[in-house]
Order: sequence, then structure tokens, then C-alpha cells
Amino acid sequence: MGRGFKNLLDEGNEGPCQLLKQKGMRLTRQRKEIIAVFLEQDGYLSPGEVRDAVSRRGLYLDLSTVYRNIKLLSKEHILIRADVDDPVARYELACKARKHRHYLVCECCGRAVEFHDCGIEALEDNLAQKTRFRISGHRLQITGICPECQEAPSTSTGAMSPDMKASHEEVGE
Amino acid sequence: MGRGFKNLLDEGNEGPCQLLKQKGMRLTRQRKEIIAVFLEQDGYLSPGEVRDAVSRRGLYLDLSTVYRNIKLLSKEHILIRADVDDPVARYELACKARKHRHYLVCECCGRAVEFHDCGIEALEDNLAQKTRFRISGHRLQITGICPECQEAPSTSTGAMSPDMKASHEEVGE
DNA sequence: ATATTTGCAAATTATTTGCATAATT
DNA sequence: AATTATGCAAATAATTTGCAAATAT
Repeated sequence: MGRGFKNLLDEGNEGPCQLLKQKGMRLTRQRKEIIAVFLEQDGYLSPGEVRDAVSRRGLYLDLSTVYRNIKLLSKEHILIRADVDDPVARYELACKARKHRHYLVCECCGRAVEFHDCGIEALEDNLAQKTRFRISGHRLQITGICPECQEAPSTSTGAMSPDMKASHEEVGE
Repeated sequence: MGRGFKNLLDEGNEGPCQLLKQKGMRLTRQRKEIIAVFLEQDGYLSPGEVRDAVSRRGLYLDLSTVYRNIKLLSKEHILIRADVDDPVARYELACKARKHRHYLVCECCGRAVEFHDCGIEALEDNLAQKTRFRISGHRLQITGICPECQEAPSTSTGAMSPDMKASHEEVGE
């Protein structure tokens, strides 16, 4: 009980597709493709990007279909919304977000460094005790200024942009 | 160095208004009101809500002005965007977000419990060492299912809605 | 006095909806 | 066969932009 929820991507467990079936929704080709795209993507996707990615895989998709399914998948907590600061909404699979993939993001250039060991489990157990919530996951993002930007003359112009996912290294574990 | 950044709201320190001046932007009445609204608000605000709140304080504001200033304040990292799942963007003051005000959010009903001691400082110090980033803050949200919803027959209909900020208790410290 | 910011109106972009057709169970 | 999901087209909502007038420095 408490944390220790089975990770939905793990082998032998139910993936997003099975989840959909369980909830009584139909497993259409477009839904499979949408989920596939999110599964193979490392980072966030906007509705338009989803349509394009599915398109590259050979299936035409109307944007309204993408919107409808993103809304559906969000409601079922299979997708969650990212908090990047641009006018289009961006999403990722909840099961990936929960997989302890966290980012240290540079406020200046947007470079993102991935890290894994966040040590929040103890806090979660503590909270579960106090509140009686059944904890399912967490989202953590740490912000700062990367070494390069600390050097730079601080033009302050380049705020975090959509290419935040462009470059990212990894650290720790 | 590292964390230990001075909190921008603390007495004797520079608040958002001073910050703006420092950056060479003019301190207009509308900017003061917008910031004031964010300062007295506990939670996130959408552009429309900002306009209405300022309006209630007796100053008419065009929505485009709100948008322009939100964008400006975001670029300067005075405001940050929340990741609530609805089509309008919502924001809060970075200096408040950094003030260790975190939420445990119920995935079913949206009830939010506030907590303060997140114990991420150690992680931040660790990351700062490894990556040479100058850490400025973090955002953490934990999700789960609240006691009430664990009882309930799980209609699954009510996904997290904008009234997430409606009810919230506090815990810990 | 000058440069910046505002309000207004209009443009653009994002998201949602209605309905007939197609696809899944 | 019954229902649910899709595509298309059109509607609505969110955000951005151009420009003249107003305001802060």
C-alpha cells in the first residue's frame, strides 16, 4: 500500500492501451498510434506535434481527433500536462513522468539535465501516513542557471523556449 | 552560492516591483496592480482572472496588456506557469512558488493539501555540485487519491478541474 | 523630451463542437 | 447490429500584433 504502485510501462503489466480497454474505450488505430508516439517520445508533445508524428508513421489524423484523445487520456490520467511556458499545451505519458525522470532546467538557455534519484519516497510515505492519501506519483522540476549562462553577459533575451527538449544530458542515478 | 538564494518577498529585499525597475522596465500603475494581485492571491491566476481582479481594485485593464505583462514577467522569471490541465494558462509569482509551498493533489476530486517540508535541499546541493548549475528553485507536486475518493465508487468522471484551488487544507511543516 | 507602455481593433492561433460516415466491439 | 470514434467544416476561445494616444522616466 502507499507508494509502490506498479509502473504502467513495466513488462508484464498493463500499458496505456490495456488501460484504455479496461475503461471500456475502443482501441482504434489512431489511438494506438497516438499512444505509440508518446511512448517513443522522450519529452513533451503538443497536439500539433502528435499529429505530425503520427503522420510520419503513415496515418493521417485530424487535429480534432488528437484533441479529443488527449483530453480523454488526460481525464483518465494516462497523459499529464507539462508546464512549459508557451501557448500550446504539451503532454507526456503519466507512466513515464512517474518513472523518476526529472529535469534540472536552465532558466536562461533552456538546457535540461536529466536526473533520476530524487529521494522523495520518504516524503511520500510520510505524507501518506499523515493524510491517508494513496500516493500515485510526483512531478519535480528544479530550475537554475547552467555554467555556460553563468559566464555569458546575461542578455536575458532568450527565455525558455520550445526547444527546451532539444539538448539534454544525463547525470547521477 | 548554490541554493540559499534570497527570497524575493522577504522584507528588506527586492520585491517584484523593484526587480522590474532594476531590469529597466517602467513601473506603471497597471504593472503595480497586476503584481499586487498576484501577491495577495494564494494560487494560480489566468490572464482573464488577473484582469478581473485588477478591475475589482478599481483599474480597467485591457486583456492584451495583461498578456503582454505576463509574458514579460515570465521572461524575467518573476512569474511562472502552472501545469493545471485546462486550456487557459495560469501563473503565479516565482517568489511564492519557491517558498516551499507544495501540493498533494487528489487525482479524482482535485482536492489539494498543502505541505511545506519537502527535503529537496540536499538533492539540490548534490546536483549543483555535479552539474555546476546555480540552482534557483524547484517545483514539486505529488499526486494521489484522497481518503474520500478511495471510498467512493470511482465514477472516474470528475477529473481535476479548475476549482482545484477551491478547497485545500494544510499539513505538516 | 524621449522612450516605453497602454488601449483599442483586428489578426492569428488554439481548442471545441455538430454531424454524417467509418470503424470497433 | 449497436455503439463509439473519426474527419470535415465551422464555431468559439485564447493569444498576439499594429498603431496612435497616454504615461513614466
